[in-house]
Amino acid sequence: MRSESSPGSQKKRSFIEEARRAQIVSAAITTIAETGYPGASLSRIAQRAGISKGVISYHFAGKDELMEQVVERVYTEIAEFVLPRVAEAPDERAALRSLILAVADYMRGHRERLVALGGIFNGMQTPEGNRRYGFAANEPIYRSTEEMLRAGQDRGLFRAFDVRVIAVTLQAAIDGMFGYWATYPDHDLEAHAAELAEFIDRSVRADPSDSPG
Amino acid sequence: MRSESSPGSQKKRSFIEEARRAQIVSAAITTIAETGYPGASLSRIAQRAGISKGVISYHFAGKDELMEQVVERVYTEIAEFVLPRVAEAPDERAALRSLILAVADYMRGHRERLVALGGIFNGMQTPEGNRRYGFAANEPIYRSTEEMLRAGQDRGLFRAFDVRVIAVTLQAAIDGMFGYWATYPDHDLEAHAAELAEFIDRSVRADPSDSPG
Amino acid sequence: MRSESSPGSQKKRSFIEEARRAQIVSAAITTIAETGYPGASLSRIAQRAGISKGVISYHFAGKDELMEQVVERVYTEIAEFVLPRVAEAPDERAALRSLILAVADYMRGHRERLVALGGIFNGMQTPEGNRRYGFAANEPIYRSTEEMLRAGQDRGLFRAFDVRVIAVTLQAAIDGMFGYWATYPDHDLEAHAAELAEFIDRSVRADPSDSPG
Amino acid sequence: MRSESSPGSQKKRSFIEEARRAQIVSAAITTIAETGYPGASLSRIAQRAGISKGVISYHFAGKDELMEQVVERVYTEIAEFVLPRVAEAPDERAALRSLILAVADYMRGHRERLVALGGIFNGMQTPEGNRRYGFAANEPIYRSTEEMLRAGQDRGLFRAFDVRVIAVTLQAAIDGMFGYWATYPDHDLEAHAAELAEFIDRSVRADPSDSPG
DNA sequence: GATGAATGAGCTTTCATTCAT
DNA sequence: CATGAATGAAAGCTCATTCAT
Repeated sequence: MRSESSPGSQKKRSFIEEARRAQIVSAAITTIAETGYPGASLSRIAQRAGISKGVISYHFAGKDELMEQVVERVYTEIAEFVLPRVAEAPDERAALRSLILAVADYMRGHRERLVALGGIFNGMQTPEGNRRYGFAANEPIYRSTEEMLRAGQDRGLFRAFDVRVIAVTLQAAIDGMFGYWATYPDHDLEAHAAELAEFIDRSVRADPSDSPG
Repeated sequence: MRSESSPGSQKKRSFIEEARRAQIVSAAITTIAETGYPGASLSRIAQRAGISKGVISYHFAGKDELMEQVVERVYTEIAEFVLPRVAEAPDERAALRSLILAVADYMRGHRERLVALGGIFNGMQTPEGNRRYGFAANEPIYRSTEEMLRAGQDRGLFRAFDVRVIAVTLQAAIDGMFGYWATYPDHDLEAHAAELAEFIDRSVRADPSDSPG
Repeated sequence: MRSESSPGSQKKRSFIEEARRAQIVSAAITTIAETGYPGASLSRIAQRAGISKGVISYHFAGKDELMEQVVERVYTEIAEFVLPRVAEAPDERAALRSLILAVADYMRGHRERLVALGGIFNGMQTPEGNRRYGFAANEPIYRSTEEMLRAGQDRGLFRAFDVRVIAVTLQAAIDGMFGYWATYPDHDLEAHAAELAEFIDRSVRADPSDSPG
Repeated sequence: MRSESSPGSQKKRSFIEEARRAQIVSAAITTIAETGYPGASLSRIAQRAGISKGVISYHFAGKDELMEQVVERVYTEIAEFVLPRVAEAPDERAALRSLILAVADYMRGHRERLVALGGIFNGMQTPEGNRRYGFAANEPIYRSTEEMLRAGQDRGLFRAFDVRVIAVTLQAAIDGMFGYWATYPDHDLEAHAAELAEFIDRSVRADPSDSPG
């Protein structure tokens, strides 16, 4: 009924309705983090939220829309956390470092919702069986990283390389860092991030001889 | 009846049985690659194999054993393809390059089964809701990579770094390369691999000034 | 969702829910009585109740809980029918007679549910293959019978004997009476009960010479 | 193929075939005793016998015929054990005692096959859902008991009573004795039998005043 | 005679969704 | 707005039976 969502034109929602949606999204995050995506039935999510199953169906067009809201919420949060820190960096090399460290910083404080995000990415499927969020969903991130990389290249800070390949690699390395830490909570995430930042810096920076001059 | 098999002591199987098992494993791979892990029900796998559902239950203890067989088969294949090439390399730097290029090479010829492998890794769960194959399952790979990295460090080819972090990063980068290519089949996998190899080499090699002497 | 119910703390159920549960329990009784326990699949029970299979799963945690509810309901009913009559008896000898006659009386009016009860007792198994309701389930009945027997012995109405053996025998004789009548509905249950009462009385009563005095 | 058994006219079987049948019947007994009738699938029976499932189908028309063979074998055995002892008794009162004691004696040495017998009686169903072996299957036993009881009445040893009721009760009491002991193996079966014999004797014997004379 | 392989029906259970109240 | 109730499809698995070898 609700949320047939001609995209973009989201009918304005009452305050109370937004609150309910937020509550349900939170419950979904916790549930997915605990039981995995396949285990996160509407039943269990409703149970955790302390509401009835029907409420979810009332506020969301279906399970899929709920999951999309989870993704949107977490993505927005990450961006709000990370982007300002990156923006403060004096140049692209520093920005790259900041990006990695900031993301790791975010991870430490929000493990649960990132676990949930990963669960959705891995588990959610289109009716035809393809992943709903696959690598294609990273496109905006790739684009934004590429922009930064190209800017660094233009300023002579980075060597020549295929920006898409590096963007993909960077994102994979960050995801890997998170996944490893999520599996081994005692792993030193901060040290990992520092090591990774150094690793990335070395791999993209311009050769000394290339120094502008 | 079948497969109560105290692990390790797998009763020798007749030729015809092995053939059936192989056929079913193949059908499972195709089905998972096409419909994703959650969509790969025994029904659909049997349908693709042109047999009845019961046959699978007859030859495998359950869905889980079937999936484990898929994993084992693909892993074995990868190892048989990649390891010899790596072994030929004259030193660790070359070995690292070879590893990346060989894996990419394997990917090109076996996309489907790698997609299936990824599907199982992401989708398969333990009864408690944890991933059956999570990052922990990469441990043997990490170990083997670390060994190579340490050897290179000892010989002065690589700089000092945390071998575990780099092993995790390398594996993530390779997985990312595959995932991206699996999503965009027209992506130039060979070029990607070459770029990645250069990327990795730069990030781990010893600084020129560190040269032994 | 339903019935995770820490036992004893059964969340109060709405009137409508209790009605449904009762309806399903009734359908289960009829189905078991007709087709036997093994034949009483959820499918058939649902069909008889005129509802869908899922409804049963919705209202009961599983087939086992449903069966346990059937047992509980019939047991309660029997107790409510029989105990008051026994309580009216002037002494233990009379009580023993009353017990037998009252049970037979109950049987005549509730053959179906007793057949169902028997079906569950015989057919229901624990996961390990033991009977869910075996002779051990008769323990409360044995206890209560023993109490009566001992009281009669203390008052000199009954001779000396092993109360447990007689309790077991009495219960078996009653079950046998029911089973025979269930098989041959034209069998004169009332006469059988009278005969059995006489039989039991003779076997337990004190010898004339033992008479107190 | 085999055993379409125009009843009575059992085609003569080779020695080797009889041996196989006996072996399978034994395996069936053990399996039923261990796992209960519902758990005794042909698969498990074959496994215990160390043969393939097909063998059973080859030698028996189906699961039902196998079970019938089990029943027949055990019944025959019991009769061969009990009847001679009863025949030795000087009169009907003694015979009744002997019957109970002899049966208990048999039980002690053959618990497993009696458990299996009970499992079949309880679990086996006709296609329509009725018990294959119900109380009706006791008919020959009832008849034979009645005969003895009537003879005793004629000779003035027993009082007047409905012989069918007593026969049913006696059989039920014996079955109950077995069932209780099967559940509680430490129960003193011999004492139980003695107590039961006394119990029965008291309930059927003629009153002292009725003594012939 | 005996076997392993295969079948297909049936089982219980889970789940996203719909709907009357 | 919210709920509990109900649905029906699909899942994994077990089993008695059949059949070619």
